[in-house]
Amino acid sequence: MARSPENGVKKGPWSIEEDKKLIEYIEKHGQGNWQTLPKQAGLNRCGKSCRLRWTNYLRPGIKRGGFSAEDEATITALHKQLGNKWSRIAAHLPRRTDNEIKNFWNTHLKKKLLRKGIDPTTHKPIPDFNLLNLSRTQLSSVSNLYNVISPLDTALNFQASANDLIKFQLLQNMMQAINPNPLPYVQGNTNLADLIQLNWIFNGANTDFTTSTSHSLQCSDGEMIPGPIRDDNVKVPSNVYNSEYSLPSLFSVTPESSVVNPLENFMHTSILAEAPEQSNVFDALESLVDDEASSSFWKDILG
DNA sequence: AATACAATCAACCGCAATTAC
DNA sequence: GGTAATTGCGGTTGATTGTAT
Repeated sequence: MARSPENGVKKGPWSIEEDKKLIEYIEKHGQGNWQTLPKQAGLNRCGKSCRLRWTNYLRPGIKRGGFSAEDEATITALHKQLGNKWSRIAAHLPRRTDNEIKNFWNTHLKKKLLRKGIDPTTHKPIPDFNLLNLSRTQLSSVSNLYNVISPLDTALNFQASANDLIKFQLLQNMMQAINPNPLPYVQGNTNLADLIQLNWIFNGANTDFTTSTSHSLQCSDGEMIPGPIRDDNVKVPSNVYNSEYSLPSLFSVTPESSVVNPLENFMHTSILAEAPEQSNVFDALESLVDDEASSSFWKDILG
């Protein structure tokens, strides 16, 4: 059971005197019980604060700062494998604390990966819509599509998530086309394997979409267009997986359904508009696959 | 020089897991 | 086995420092 720290105990940065008291006490008596330690050591601090101060800063042998390139590579590799399991990552780096690794990740490594175009959460390359050389119509549609989908609030996240969304939507629309039953939507950072292994249990629910802030996207002609903007009036279609982070559900295969599918709309208004000679969405998609400018996109989906 | 903004990181908080009784 | 106490973890905050205007 969580409890608030004892009343009247000091908070905030530790003074030299406090550090000295804590070090002297632990050197003499050992760590023992952190709850009783402050009183016995003559410190007006809660046990939790003492433990944190000792384990992260005062404990002998702690290595602070000066992360080498090798350290960075190790942390990045471990993060890719373990995610935000800072204590487990720290266990692989002798004398480093989980708190310092966490701070280093959040302030340095995360940004470094983003600059390299790598999603720090998935450790996968962030697809760039601008590299797809999409037309203004297509980008607007992607932008509008995303507008009703994700609460993520950075441009990079927008690009990564919207791209994932398109992949999933494309795959799900394809699967929907050969599946007589309505399919649920995939949530969050799900990879292709998860999608394929998904247990297709339909879960209908009503909710509102959480929307995003604005970003800019560059069209193939170089012009910048506004990215998704917050629109509290946008509502989710009726059959949507019940989660704040859920993606909109597929359009129903039943003809009586009136649910509007954003991707279908995107394909009809954008892809087909770009290739009016194509008779249907799948012809247009095939055309898109053949397009050299989109090859990496499809390799990413199919690979 | 003054101010605003951004980056950093020590420390806190809430919750979960573990341990003690 | 159940409950309370303790410890550990990860997310977040806010004070401090650095940089830009």
